[in-house]
Amino acid sequence: MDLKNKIAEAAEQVLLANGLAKTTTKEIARAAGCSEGSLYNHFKNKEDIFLHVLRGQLQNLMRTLTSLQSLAGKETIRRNLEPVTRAALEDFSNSMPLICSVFSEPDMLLRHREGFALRNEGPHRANEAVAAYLFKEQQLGRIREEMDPKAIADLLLGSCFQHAFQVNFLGKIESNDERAAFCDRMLSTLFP
Amino acid sequence: MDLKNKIAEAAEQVLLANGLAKTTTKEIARAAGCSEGSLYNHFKNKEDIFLHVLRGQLQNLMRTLTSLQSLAGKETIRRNLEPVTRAALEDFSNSMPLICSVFSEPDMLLRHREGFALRNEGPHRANEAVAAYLFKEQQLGRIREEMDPKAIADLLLGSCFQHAFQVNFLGKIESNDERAAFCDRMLSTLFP
Amino acid sequence: MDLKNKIAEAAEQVLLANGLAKTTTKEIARAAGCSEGSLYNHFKNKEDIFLHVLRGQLQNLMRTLTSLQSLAGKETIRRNLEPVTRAALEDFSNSMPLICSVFSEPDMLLRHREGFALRNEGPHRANEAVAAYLFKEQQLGRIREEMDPKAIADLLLGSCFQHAFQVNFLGKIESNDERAAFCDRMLSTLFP
Amino acid sequence: MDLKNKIAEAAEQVLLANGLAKTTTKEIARAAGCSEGSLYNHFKNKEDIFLHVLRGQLQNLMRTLTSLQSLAGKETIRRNLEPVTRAALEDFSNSMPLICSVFSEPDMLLRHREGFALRNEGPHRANEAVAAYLFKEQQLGRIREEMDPKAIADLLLGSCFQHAFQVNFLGKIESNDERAAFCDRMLSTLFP
DNA sequence: TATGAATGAGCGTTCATTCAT
DNA sequence: AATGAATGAACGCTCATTCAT
Repeated sequence: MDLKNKIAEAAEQVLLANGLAKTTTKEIARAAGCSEGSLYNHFKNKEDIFLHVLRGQLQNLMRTLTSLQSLAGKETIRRNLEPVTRAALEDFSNSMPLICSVFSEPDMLLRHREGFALRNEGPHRANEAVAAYLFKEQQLGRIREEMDPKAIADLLLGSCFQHAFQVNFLGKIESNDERAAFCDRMLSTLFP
Repeated sequence: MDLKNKIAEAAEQVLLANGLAKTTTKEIARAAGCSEGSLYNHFKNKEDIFLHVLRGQLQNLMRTLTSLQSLAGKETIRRNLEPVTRAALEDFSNSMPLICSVFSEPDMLLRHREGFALRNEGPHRANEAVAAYLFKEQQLGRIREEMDPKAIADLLLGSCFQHAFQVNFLGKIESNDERAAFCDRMLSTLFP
Repeated sequence: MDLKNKIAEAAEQVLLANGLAKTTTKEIARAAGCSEGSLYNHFKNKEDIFLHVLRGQLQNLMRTLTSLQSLAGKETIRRNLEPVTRAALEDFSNSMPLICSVFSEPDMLLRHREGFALRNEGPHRANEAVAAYLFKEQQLGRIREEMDPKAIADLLLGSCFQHAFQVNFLGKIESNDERAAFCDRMLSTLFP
Repeated sequence: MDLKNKIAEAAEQVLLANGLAKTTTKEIARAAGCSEGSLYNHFKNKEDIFLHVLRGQLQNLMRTLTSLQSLAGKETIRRNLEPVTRAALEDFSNSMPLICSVFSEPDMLLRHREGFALRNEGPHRANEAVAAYLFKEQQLGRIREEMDPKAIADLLLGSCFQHAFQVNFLGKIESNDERAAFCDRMLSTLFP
């Protein structure tokens, strides 16, 4: 693996453990096994490293969402949404400190909002992907006309997002079974 | 108003605007119209100020939740939940940078988790309050037996929480009407 | 006891425990049971308090030295010097942190040197008093002509002073018996 | 000379001039001709710098004490002790503000006492070295049996130590001749 | 490209002193 | 005389970034 990736992985690990504010370049360099100077041979600055790491988050969820699109009309809706819900809860849980760190420096957020928009990035993309899938199902007649696909998506992913937040806040460590149970309860309530 | 409150209000304003990491004692003092030294006549340190402000968040929501408990059996459930949903979205939207700042310094979170638990504070309290209300309604026969009150609460508040996050992330400024519309869509989906 | 004395005693206790550098006005006030403001009703400033306390040190030794002067010609010289030596060791031991603190702020020392000289204060006074006594004994023929009274005084008190320093440095707590033994050894060596 | 040594020398100079309490990192950096930040590339903190400087004190005396050990049986005892006494007076005089600074922050002293003990450092080492030499002389029959070598060492070095203290306290600047005269008087009294 | 010593602006915090009550 | 909140200068220290090697 080249040094750039080594730095990125080290930075991700440190950022998740310490939060953005307490993540120092010295610590990243130590974790990556290189000098502080080397960081600047591969990234413009610390912010650049953070953004690089941030973009790599939620990949598991994003991959699951891509495959979701082709499942319209197959199996049951609930069964199709299961892996998505699980992936969302998992990725949200793992990335929460990093995702929230975006708000610890609002000027940085401001600086990159436009870029996010241009590249169509951001956490709302997941909700839109689920809504798109549900819309297809609705057109296939598998969801009642009066239901609002986007609303269902917001409820489902929103509950996962907040749950991930709260679990992180309380410092709980959820087992896979506990996570699966939460997802089940959400899905069962939305799709009785 | 005494200086302690003036400092707290100034700190809240600065924290919401700048995030915890970029909130300096110098800036708080400037906003409060006092010297930096005065901060330490009323608070132990910067962290103490932050925690003081943090505890004051979500008050609108909490108040609404208190009145909710006595509404079981009256009006329609959906109508009862409307102000709660609105308050949640509003408070979450206004407090998001501050709430997320908790994750920017994990050791601070660690340091105060026990205290939060002892005082039964934390964002999960809201979900429990809504669930308690729905449970009462269920016992009154106004909600079907097989529904899970906690799950409904998690879906409703979770969607508001994530929506608040996304709106903050994208830098959108939502009008009251837009907020109301979002709440309506969530409630209509959960209570068709 | 009036407040001025209460403050002085509190300051002495705090100064001996914490050293000048770590002695704060807040701590003195707390120990004296009054407000910080009150300190300034009785002393010009913190330095003034320190000097007041400093002047009160070595009182036991000074008293013993006064009585020493009238003992010339009586008993044995060694017996006469015993209480002086003991008092010196004791006072030096108890006051060492305070005495040394004089050097922690050389400009303060500079500022008050002239005053010390005018009032004929300072640690060298003790040596001179012992030398004066020994000179009387010499004139009474109880000490050989070729001996140097001042040198004997310097050896005797110097050894006590350094011993007090070292005991403080090492953090030892000497019993009265240990102190007496040290004094005996010094006197026995000087007056075989 | 590398920067670490430059900082150490600058710190020594500032510490001797100003005392520990009034020695600021800013001042050390200015004297060393580097930035304050650089101090922390070479030392853990200000205390670390102080301890580094402290350990370098009394080197002249220590060197003299080492050569003293091999002089037992040669020349006269008094002649052998002369350079030691001179070195002691000189080093004590030069280092007094620094040595006394140890007492200006008793918690620091507490923190490092164990370390001093482990490394067998401390001002009492000098006395022991002189006593060891005198003991050898005693075994060679050059000192009477009933004399106490440690007592003689304590008298000799103690008088130098206190003299150095008093000279510093009074702000006198002693010439080499004055110092030599003092040493002579002490030695002549102890070894008539 | 890799380094790591040097930087310097900026941080949170302390504390002797003042002064209105 | 007694207070204690307010002060503001000064402190030790951190850390992202630079640059000569």
